[in-house]
Amino acid sequence: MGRWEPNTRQRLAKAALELYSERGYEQTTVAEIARRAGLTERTFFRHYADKREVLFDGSEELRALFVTAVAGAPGSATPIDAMAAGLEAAGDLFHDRRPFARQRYAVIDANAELRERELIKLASLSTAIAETLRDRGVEEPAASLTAEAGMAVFKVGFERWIAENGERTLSALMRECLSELRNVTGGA
Amino acid sequence: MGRWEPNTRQRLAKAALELYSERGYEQTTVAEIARRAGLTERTFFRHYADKREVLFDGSEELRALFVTAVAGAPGSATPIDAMAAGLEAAGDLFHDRRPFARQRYAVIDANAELRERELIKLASLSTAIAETLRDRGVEEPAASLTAEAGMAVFKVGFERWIAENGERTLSALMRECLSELRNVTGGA
DNA sequence: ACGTTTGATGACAGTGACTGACATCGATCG
DNA sequence: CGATCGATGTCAGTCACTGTCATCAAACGT
Repeated sequence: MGRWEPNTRQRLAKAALELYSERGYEQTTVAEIARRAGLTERTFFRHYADKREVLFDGSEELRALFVTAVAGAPGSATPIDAMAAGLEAAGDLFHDRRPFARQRYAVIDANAELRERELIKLASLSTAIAETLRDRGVEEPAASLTAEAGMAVFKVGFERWIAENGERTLSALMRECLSELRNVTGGA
Repeated sequence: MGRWEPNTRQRLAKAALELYSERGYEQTTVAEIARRAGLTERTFFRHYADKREVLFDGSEELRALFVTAVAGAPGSATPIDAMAAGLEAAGDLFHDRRPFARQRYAVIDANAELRERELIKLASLSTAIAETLRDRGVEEPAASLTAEAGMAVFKVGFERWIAENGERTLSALMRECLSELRNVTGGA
């Protein structure tokens, strides 16, 4: 046994999500989060750069998964097919985390600062994917455009997945969105 | 003549852009911006909600222009063609503001908080355009996907316009990006 | 076994963004 | 000419976030 309770980060993240859900993001102070986790405010900031970041612990995992899937697509796959492989992987990741995803989405959706943070995480993901596509030989601006278009599919698909009641899987919804994107762009 | 110097907002915006350029966003305090504009910190916050917002005075103008162009596209235009009309209008808006756009972009690009704010402004623009497309009879998720894809074209085109040395117009670059997007999505 | 080092945490003071409440005062209205 | 208004100033206060030093259990080395 250590001198302190283990899983400090998770305890902070759990306390934060609870408090943000119960009383709202703005009405929660970092000191309260720390106190619920049995820690001090200073320790919170040793684990998370700021009050928003505590909701985005999974970003790195998602990025790694996405990038691996895109990089691992067959060499013969088109850019958009590689992107689709990434979307499938992301869909699988969230498959059994829907309740958590919904609660987290509700908190983020209710606050502009948190939406900003969410957007920059997706933009960072897009940048990483564009780089991976370039590694696959895709030229600019095709790489960035493919990544950004894929993020659009992810965003719209994710919101629909959260909004409905489990009728369709996230992967299925993203496939539909990708198909619809092909329709509206009415490509080559 | 009023009791105070006129154009308070513009003076604050000018002072802020100057100081953010000279010393960086983080190294500038709101009190310094206010002082350079001949005002107090409290007055700054009466005109701008926060330290970031002072760089985004033009967002509303861009949104109005964009939405008007999309709404005004011929009824026979496809969603993506209506979107293209909005991109053209935006391209025209920036045409004679390139030096200002570059300076502002450099400031925003150098700071994560400012990039976050930029992203939420573009997301808000996307939402407004999606609504306009729905008013034109476009169903979901096609409306949101078209708007998001259009934003991707705007983003990538804009960055290239800032990066190069005036060889091509913003409108021309966005047309190229839109064409490239059609290629990569390899649509219907 | 025992002194040393390490690493996570606590304690505390400080900065700066942002807010609420109240005072000021030239311009405008009746 | 007095009442009102609107933009600003003044000031106190909260809270996010940071730097610095103290603490102390555990792991390590001898």
